[in-house]
Amino acid sequence: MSDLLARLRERGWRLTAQRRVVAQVLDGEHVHYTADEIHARAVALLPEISRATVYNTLGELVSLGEVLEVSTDGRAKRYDPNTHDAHQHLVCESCGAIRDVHPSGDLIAGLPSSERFGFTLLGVDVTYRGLCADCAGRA
Amino acid sequence: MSDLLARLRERGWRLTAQRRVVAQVLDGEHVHYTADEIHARAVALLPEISRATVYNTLGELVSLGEVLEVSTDGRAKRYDPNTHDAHQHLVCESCGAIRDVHPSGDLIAGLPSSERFGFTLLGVDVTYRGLCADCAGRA
DNA sequence: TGTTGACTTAGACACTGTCTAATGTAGGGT
DNA sequence: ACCCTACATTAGACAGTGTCTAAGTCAACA
Repeated sequence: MSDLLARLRERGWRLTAQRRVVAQVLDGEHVHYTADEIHARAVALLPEISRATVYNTLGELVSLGEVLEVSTDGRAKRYDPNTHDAHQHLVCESCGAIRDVHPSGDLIAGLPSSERFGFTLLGVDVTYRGLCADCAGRA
Repeated sequence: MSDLLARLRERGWRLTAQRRVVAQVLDGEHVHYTADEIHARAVALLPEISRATVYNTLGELVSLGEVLEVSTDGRAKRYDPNTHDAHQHLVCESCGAIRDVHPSGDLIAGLPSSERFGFTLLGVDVTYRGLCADCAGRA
C-alpha cells in the first residue's frame, strides 16, 4: 500500500493532505471500517478533514479498484483495502466481525449455464455467515 | 403462501387487515421488493396502512423465517418470499434486476476448515453479479 | 358483548450517503 | 520563486432508509 500514492499520482491524482490521510488509515489495520469510522480516524490525524471528502475519496478509490466495497448487512458499507488477492468474507452474526477467507474451487463455475438466464457473469460475492469462536463460546 | 396466515395464527399472531395486506403483496409476484415498494402496494389495497407497520411486519416475517432479507447493494433491503427452496441471487449491475438461481454443489463445503478460524458456520449468501441479457445487449 | 393487551398510527428522530456553492490549493507554466 | 487555474475541499443542507414513541384502536378470548 505504500506505493498506492505513487500509483494514484500516475493516474493524475493530486496528492492532497486529505487523500494521504485516508490512504494512511486504510493502510493501518486490516479491518473493514465503515466510511464514518474511517472519517473518525482521519480526523484524529487531520482535524479539519470533512465527511464529504472521505466519502469522495473512498468512492474514487473504489472506482480505481484500489479498495473494495463490502455491504454485508444492509447498514453502512465497509471498505476493504485488500484487493491484492481474491477473497471472500466470513461474518460473525453476533458481533459483526469480518475475516477475509479464501474458498477453494471456482465459485462462478458453480452456477450452471442453465441457471444463468442469459446473464453475463462478472463476479461472485460470497458471505459466509456464522458465529466466531468467542461468540459461540458465550452462547 | 396461502396458508401463511394460518401458520402465523398458530404462532400467536393477531390477524389484522394490515398483516393480511402485507402477506398478499408478498404473495402476489415473485419479485424482490424493497420495504417502501411493499408499502406503496399495500397502500393501494388499504390506504391507511402506515410505513411503520409495513417495516414491523416485514421484520417479524423475517424473524419467523417466512421471508428472506436480501441486501445486495447497500441501499434498501429487499424481501424475498421464496423460502421454500434454498437458492441464491443473480443481480444485474445495470438495472438491478434480481433472479433466484440454484447453484450446484455444497457451497459451505467450499470453505476448507483451515479457513474457518473457529467460526461455527450457519449459512452462505452468494450473489452472482453480472449484466442481464437486455442490459448486455444495450452496452 | 366487554375487556385487555397486542397492534397500528403519525410523526419525530437517527444513520448513511449525496449534492451545492463558496473557498482553498497542488502542480504546471513562466 | 511566484502566479494561475483547474481540481479538491469544506460546511451544511438535503434525500433515502429505517427505528422509535406515545396515543389511540381493535382482534381474540372469556
